Amino acid sequence: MTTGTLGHALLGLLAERDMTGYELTRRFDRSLAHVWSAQHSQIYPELAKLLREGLIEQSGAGARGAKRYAVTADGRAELVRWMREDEAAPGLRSETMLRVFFLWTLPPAEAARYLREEQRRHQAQLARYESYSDELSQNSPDRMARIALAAGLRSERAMAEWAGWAADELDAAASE
Amino acid sequence: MTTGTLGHALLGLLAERDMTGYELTRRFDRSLAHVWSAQHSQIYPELAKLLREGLIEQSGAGARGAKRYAVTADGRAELVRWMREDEAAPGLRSETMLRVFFLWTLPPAEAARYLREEQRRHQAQLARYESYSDELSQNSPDRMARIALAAGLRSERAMAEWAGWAADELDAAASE
DNA sequence: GCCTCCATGTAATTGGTTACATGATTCT
DNA sequence: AGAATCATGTAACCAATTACATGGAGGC
Repeated sequence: MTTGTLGHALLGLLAERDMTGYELTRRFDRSLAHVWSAQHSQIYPELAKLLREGLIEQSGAGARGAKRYAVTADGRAELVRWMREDEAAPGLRSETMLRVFFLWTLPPAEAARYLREEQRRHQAQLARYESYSDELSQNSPDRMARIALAAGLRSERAMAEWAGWAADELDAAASE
Repeated sequence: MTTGTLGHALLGLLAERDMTGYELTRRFDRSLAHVWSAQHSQIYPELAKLLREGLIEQSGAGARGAKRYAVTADGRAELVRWMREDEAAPGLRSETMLRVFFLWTLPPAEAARYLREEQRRHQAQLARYESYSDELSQNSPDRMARIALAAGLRSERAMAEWAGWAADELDAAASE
């Protein structure tokens, strides 16, 4: 199966429950946005491909021409195979951190402002995760959702703290 | 200038000092690998484009047909313009975290093993950063390099701790 | 009637990886 | 002589974004 990451993401989401392309698009946009993203223009052709390969099948049709898909046995097998393969993760790409490397090209005061803005962004994301965490802990439907969310919480907290510390460093250096 | 992120990364690196395409390729591979990556097959055409646009110029020629490039005044202006623009960062893409969302498809013991392996990877990366940090603190040539490195240290530490905690959670659940 | 959301698709373009191709220099 | 490293480039392909295009259903 020459299915890439997007294909496996779709199989994973459909393994939970049957969904239409539109519903899958919303899942990427909402709960999965900070981990993987995809637009409908990429999702629909990929669903067609998974269908051709027999990894999913159409399980029904809704109103307005909606097509509902389900994972087949082959699809589940492929998902688990992918989950088990361990290859070196391709290096992350972060335009934000790339800019940090080049912050020396800006005046120190402006670089500090950039980092404070960065801190604010991470704090905002942290707050969003925390409020979602509150909802989740009430009835705890899914252990794995809590675990994935915990990664986001720790990561955002660490980055917010870093950005605050880094801005302080630059301000201290500027006032020397 | 319709230059993308790679172009700006090249401008940023060349702003430090003149370099050949080959040297730039190594910088991406070594110091910049965890932030942005690029192969020589992408770098050489991009250099040709920056040259056409007048953002860089050839500053000399080395042995074996090597071409050394320098940023022009226009190039520096474009770099600073890019540094200052603040757009919403495009969501990160992490195949590793995507798999975490789907860990419920594996038996709990295997999911825990996956997380321990994840913990090991982050610890290894953390150790690499720490040893690099030791070298750097001796003569501290560049304040910004220390700051960027600090982000890596905090992030890897947070993710290693998370993975350990998550694996414990799953092991505890499995032995219930 | 108009706006919003639901719902699916294609086309054009950009960004990025892998593979192909060549040659000089240095080290062993 | 052979291997590793330096050095540059092109071609083919895959992945992803943006723009184009269409239509149904429900609320105001």
